[in-house]
Amino acid sequence: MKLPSSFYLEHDACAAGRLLLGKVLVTDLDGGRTAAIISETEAYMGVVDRASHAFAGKRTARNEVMYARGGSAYVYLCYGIHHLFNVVVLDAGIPHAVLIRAVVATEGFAVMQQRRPQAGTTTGGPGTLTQALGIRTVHNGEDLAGHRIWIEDRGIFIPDEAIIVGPRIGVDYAGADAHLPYRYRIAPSHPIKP
DNA sequence: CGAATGATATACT
DNA sequence: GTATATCATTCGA
Repeated sequence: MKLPSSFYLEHDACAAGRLLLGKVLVTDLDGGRTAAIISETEAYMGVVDRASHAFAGKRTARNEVMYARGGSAYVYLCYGIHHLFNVVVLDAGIPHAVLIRAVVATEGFAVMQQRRPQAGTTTGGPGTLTQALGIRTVHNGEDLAGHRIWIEDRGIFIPDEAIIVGPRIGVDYAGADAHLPYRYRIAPSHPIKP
């Protein structure tokens, strides 16, 4: 069920971004257990990617986790308000990461409601899904092989034709790299079995 | 469309 | 050490 560490070591950010669609992100944090199907991801392809925090090998206290071994969680605060959750892939020293941009909640609705009382809609973006799942910057560097945050394969298969590929969102500062087809999402018409 | 909101990176003294 | 610009966004008008 739980993805093996080899999954994170053997795929680069693009491959992992594609393969993580349909997988289930589970958290067991304060307040209870929640789970959600990953429905949208973005790949950040390391030192050659202008949109990545690790472009040109840049290394700071914030992005240090990107250089950790695949299977680590990279969580950081964006716009002073939102916590964004990434999955680090490939070996230590190679800063590839996959941003989880949207999920479909499957378990722990009561807990999610409690965490986001004002939730008009469901988890529509990268900043709100972390709130629903209870992920905060405290969890930066968390090992996905542990028992607080992990990803499971529950046999949900997403065929290639159900995947919409497009440019990443909110990375205009990256120049030409902003147009790269590194965003993956499950077509809204594609059924997701519970 | 634009304010909110605060850590972080970067460029200074 | 201090100052300032910048965000991998969201929500409400």
